[in-house]
Amino acid sequence: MGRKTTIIETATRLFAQKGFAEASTAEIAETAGVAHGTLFYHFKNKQGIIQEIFTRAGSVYLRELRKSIAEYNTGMRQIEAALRFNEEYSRHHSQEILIFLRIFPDQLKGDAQSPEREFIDSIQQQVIAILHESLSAGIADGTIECRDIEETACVLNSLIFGVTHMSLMAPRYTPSLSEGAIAFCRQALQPSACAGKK
Amino acid sequence: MGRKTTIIETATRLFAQKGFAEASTAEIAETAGVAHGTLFYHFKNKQGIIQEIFTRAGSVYLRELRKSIAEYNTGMRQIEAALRFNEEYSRHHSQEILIFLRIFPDQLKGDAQSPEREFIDSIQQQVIAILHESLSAGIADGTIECRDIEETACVLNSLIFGVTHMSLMAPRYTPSLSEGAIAFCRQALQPSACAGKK
Amino acid sequence: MGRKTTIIETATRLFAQKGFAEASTAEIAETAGVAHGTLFYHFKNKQGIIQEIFTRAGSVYLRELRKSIAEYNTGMRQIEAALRFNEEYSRHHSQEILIFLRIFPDQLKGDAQSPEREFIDSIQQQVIAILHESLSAGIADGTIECRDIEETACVLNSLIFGVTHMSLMAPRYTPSLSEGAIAFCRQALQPSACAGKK
Amino acid sequence: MGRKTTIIETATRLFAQKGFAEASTAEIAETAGVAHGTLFYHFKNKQGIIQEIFTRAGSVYLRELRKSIAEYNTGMRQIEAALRFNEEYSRHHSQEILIFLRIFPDQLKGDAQSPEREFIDSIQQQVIAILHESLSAGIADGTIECRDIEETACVLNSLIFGVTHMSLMAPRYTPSLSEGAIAFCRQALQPSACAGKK
DNA sequence: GATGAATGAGGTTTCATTCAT
DNA sequence: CATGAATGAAACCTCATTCAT
Repeated sequence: MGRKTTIIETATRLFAQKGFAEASTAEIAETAGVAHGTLFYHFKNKQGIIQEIFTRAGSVYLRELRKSIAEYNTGMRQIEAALRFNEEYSRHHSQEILIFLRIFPDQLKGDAQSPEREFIDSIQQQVIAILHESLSAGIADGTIECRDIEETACVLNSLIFGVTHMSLMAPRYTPSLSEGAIAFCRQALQPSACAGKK
Repeated sequence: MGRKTTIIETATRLFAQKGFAEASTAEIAETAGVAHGTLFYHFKNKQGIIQEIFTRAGSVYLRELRKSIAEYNTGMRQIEAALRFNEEYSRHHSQEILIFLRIFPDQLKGDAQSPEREFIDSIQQQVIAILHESLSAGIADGTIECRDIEETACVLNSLIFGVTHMSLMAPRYTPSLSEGAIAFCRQALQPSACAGKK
Repeated sequence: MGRKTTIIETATRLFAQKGFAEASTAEIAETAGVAHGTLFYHFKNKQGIIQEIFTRAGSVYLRELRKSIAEYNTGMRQIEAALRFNEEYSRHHSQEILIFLRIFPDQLKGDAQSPEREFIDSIQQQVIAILHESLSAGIADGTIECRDIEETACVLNSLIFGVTHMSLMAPRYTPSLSEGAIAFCRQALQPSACAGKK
Repeated sequence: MGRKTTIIETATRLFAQKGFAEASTAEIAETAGVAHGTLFYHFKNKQGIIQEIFTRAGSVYLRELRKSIAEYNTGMRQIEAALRFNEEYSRHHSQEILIFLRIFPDQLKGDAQSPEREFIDSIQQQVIAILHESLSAGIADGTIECRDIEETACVLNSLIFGVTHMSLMAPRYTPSLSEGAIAFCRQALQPSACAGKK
């Protein structure tokens, strides 16, 4: 495994544990077992490390989310899959997710139109788009009913974000939310029962 | 207005805008119009400032949330009120909320049992307890139906957190979620329509 | 007891425990139970406190040393008394002595002709003078024999200083030295045994 | 000569002149001709500098003391050599000795079992052990007579400390004590004259 | 490709001292 | 007499970054 990859993995771990400002480049280098200067040979600066982590993690997440949803063929099942995938993913890739949850906010300084911000926004947009698609599919195949697709996609996205945040940041009092959240969403999205019974 | 209050207000603004690590004590002092040393006369250290902000903001938020809910008499309306209150509150107290969203994560270093962590956890617990109460009331008065009250309260708490986060941190592409979220929850919580129709 | 005395006693204790630079005026005030500003009402500045401690302690020490020696009527017994007094005194007034041992050195910045330095030197001179007097008396009364009175007085003074320092600063491995030192000195000072026997 | 050595030498000079607290890291760096930050690259912190000075100076002192004593073959001459060595050494290495005399006390905060304290104690112990050995040798070869070897070694150690302190800290009124101290000790330690004469 | 010594700007904090009350 | 809020200079230390090797 190349030095660059080692650095990225070490940095991911440290950033997730301690936060961006609190993990110094010297510590990253030492933990990764490379010289301090080596960091700056492979990356322009400290920002560059986190940017690469963001970029890699973001694209992996999106790819796997899409793959995971693609296995199901009704809209409702896809939405459920998205929620389940998210719990699974945040369990197995907790460090990448923690980085998003922890460092994310600090990257969004003021309202500046930074490239980081655009990248992050773009990921959110894609997640919302994926949910939108599944909702549309669900409406088409009769497994879902909802007022406004776009709005519902945003709400779902927020719910996913909130649930992930809670289970990673405050797991002590917050038991696994996934099944609860899935039940909640199924209830909210399923077509009116009476209509179906008639 | 005392110097201490001035410092707290200035620090709140700066922390919300730039984050904890990025707002220097020198800048806070200068912006507040006091000498640098004055900060450390009134607060033990930089942490002490954010702690006081947390404590004050947390208790105000909880008090107003309770008051806002108390105006309604069915469980469902209370839940709706909680969601609406949250949107309203995060619009008018965006700085305090931003501090919670931004600095929060960085306060939770590792799994250490820090007083900050306990304070933050305690707020979450109280919010969940409030929601729990309204859900119980709703089940009693027939306006709500749900699988597991505790679980649902946690899901609702996560949803509130997610929606608030999205609307403050990424407002550009995320239109006001409140009404969408309310509709979503109402759908998820309302008693099965058929039963009612029969 | 007046506030000024309280301050002096508290400062003595703290300076002895922690050193001059390490005991802050704020801590002295708090421990003494007075307001921070009160210190600077009674003393010109921090230096002023230690100066007053020095002055008081120095004159008390000299007075008691003289009194203690005066009880004996041969030179040798006076020297022994001086050594015994010193051990006794450093046990009962360890804080004042510690201040001399600890803060002393730091007061003697470079070779500047500071008033502190002159005061300290003057105490040393007086101790040496007292020893000188006893040695002379001892030679006159035949209990002491020595090469050079002035020189011997200086050696004795150094020995007293060294013994006191060791027993206060490194008591762990240095058992009570007084009796050993007295025997040592008696041996060094007593007239040649043969001469006496003849 | 490496930068680290330069820093140590500069710091030794400044600490000896002004004391530990009074010599600022900025001043040390400037005087040494290196950047302020360089200090903290080579040493953990300010304490770290003085610790290294202590360690180096302590081991040099002990080595040379041993070498200096080894040249003589009777116990009495070894003791004399120790006293002479000390005067010589404190004249040529006055800065290191001044550091011990000045900073020493401040390192011994309270009764804490700090590593500095242990190091300092260990040096004292070794000096006492060396004196002990010479006293034993002297008793064996008939050049020395004394009540209690251990006790006498401690007294001698205290005397050496006191004499060194006086001649370095208050040289103005205290002429070279070495010969006086040697005569004093010879007198105290030599075997009873009569026994010899008989 | 990789290193690590060196940097210096900037951060937090301490603290003796002042002064209006 | 006494206070304590306020000060600001100066301290120690951190750390991202550079650069000669």
